[in-house]
Amino acid sequence: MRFMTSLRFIDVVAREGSIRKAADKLAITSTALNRRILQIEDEIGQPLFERLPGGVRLNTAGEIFVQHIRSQFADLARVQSQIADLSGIRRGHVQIASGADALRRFLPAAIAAYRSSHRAVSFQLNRCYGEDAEARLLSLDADLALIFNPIRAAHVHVAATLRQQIHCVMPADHRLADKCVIRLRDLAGEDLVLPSPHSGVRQILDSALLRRNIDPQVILESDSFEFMQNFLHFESALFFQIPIAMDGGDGADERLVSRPLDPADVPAGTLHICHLKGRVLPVAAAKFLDDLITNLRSSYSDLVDQ
Amino acid sequence: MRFMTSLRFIDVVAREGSIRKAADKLAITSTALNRRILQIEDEIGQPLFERLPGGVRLNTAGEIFVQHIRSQFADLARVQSQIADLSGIRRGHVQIASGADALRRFLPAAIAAYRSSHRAVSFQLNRCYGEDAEARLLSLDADLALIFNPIRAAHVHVAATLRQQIHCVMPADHRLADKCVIRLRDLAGEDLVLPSPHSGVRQILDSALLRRNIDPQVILESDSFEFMQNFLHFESALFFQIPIAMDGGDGADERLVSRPLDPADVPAGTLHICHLKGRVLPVAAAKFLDDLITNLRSSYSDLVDQ
DNA sequence: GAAAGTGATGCATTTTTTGCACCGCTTCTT
DNA sequence: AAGAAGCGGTGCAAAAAATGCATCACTTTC
Repeated sequence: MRFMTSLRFIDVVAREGSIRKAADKLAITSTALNRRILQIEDEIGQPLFERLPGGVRLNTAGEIFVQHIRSQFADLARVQSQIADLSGIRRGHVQIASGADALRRFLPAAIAAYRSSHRAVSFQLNRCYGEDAEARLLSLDADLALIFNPIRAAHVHVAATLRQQIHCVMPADHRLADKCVIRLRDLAGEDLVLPSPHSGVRQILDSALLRRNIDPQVILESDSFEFMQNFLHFESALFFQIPIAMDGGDGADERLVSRPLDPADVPAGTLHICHLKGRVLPVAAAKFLDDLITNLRSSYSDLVDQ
Repeated sequence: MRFMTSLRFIDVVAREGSIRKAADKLAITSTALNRRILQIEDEIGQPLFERLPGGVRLNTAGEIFVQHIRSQFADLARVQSQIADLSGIRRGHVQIASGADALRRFLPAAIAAYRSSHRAVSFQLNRCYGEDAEARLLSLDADLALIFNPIRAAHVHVAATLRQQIHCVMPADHRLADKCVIRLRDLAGEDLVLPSPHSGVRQILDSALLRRNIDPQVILESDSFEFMQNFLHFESALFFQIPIAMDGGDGADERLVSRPLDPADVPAGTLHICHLKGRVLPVAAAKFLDDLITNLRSSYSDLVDQ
């Protein structure tokens, strides 16, 4: 899209924080890029960047303008997919920002299912925590976000929510494996493997442990489910995850078992499926979201649309 | 805005229906314009125009794309006014589509009042009927629309409504001038001057007359209040208008008097103040709308926000 | 105080855009 | 039926714009 080049350039400069670095990335000279920016600033009538000794930074006007640019790009993508849709090809690209939970089992299956009937739709998945997800939605680097628990954002529209009780995963021969429900006091003295402090699961656990005044023996902290799961093959410990992250299928790890924490001790958290408020999603993303919600509603009765 | 030229060109071609005519209007050669269009169609990957023997016409893809272009332009204008706003200058441009009613007294006063504190804001007023107003909002040629009664549009958001009883205007020496309220049957036998069939006032009157089976003696039909008012200086007759169109000030025409129609005979209509649904209005337009509603609320208790 | 980084600028070069002349086509007029 | 007038599309040379190189002025870092 030639008519978007100048705008794209500005976006890159804003992201890189330096004209020269952006020029490298765009494979042009810094002078050419510099002049394009000066020209646009001239047309706008006001500078968009502050010139700092170490590079450039958006000023307030620039912030507004770059946000406009990004929304234009996203809208153009939507228009293109809509136009492509006319010619019968269900083409498109869906960008998803998700926590590690949903990224593990749920999204691979959901995306594969969707792609089975929409072969020309491609996906991009970025794993991130709540704050990043919101930023990605806002900068239009993501169409959809799936985030467990922490959701506080004026700019985000929650399309659906799914209540999820935190489960405790342990080796099948663990002394707690006999219990159907794990009480919080059972965890006292146990070796715990906790997820990253940014994660929703961790935040819920922390506040519950604090409230009950239980001092956990945290032997490990990780943001990788795969690591935690494999670690338990070597050392007996407990880690935590929500149902959506669990493997219910054939290849399930039979050496590990999963038991829910008692809801009386630890409240259920909520998985939020959301997108940027007020944004018209590209057809592919809108359709995928639609399918996602439909499937979830048939699988989980406690799914809440919003 | 150099980076918008190609898009602006496409918009003009779409409006003109001919590349050559558009080229004339844009003061460039038809060949240059033609090639720009071919280039964009190439980048989109699909033609946007049908080539007809007498010119060009948007195809479906083109319709989608042009709508995108227009929303980009409107959004750019909003961004610009927002940026200008940062530097303290309350600058901007507000485009209003209005029926003749509100255009007569109400809007001139409202706009003058607004401009007294915002000198750098300019206005554009286009008089039109309900259908056109909606089209103007949709094509982003208007930010706001003030329309009496007929409002049926999925794409329109109604920001405020104002109930208005239709009044009957007549020479001060007319035989009906003594009555405080005019009944519909009083109109039988009278010479009536009616507004254009497109207008809301006319539609309400027509259905009321039809219901009561009164056959009006329509001696004149006009879409100009000024004409109708002046006509009454020469020939005794009746015409109709709503309060918002009336002159309550100093220069009021004392040779004419205005009496409400009985609400039992003719229901009150509604003036709708609206804008395109889902659109972020430019600051100037948003502020003006805000002031408008605030002022109306203090003047009319029966104003209904929505 | 030298070195390495930044954005800005003058000038020659390359790329893109434009205008002219013209083609093939359809419609309307004579 | 023949010609005129309108339309969009194309080859080619001229004009205009964008680019790259060398360089400046400046700040931070070592």
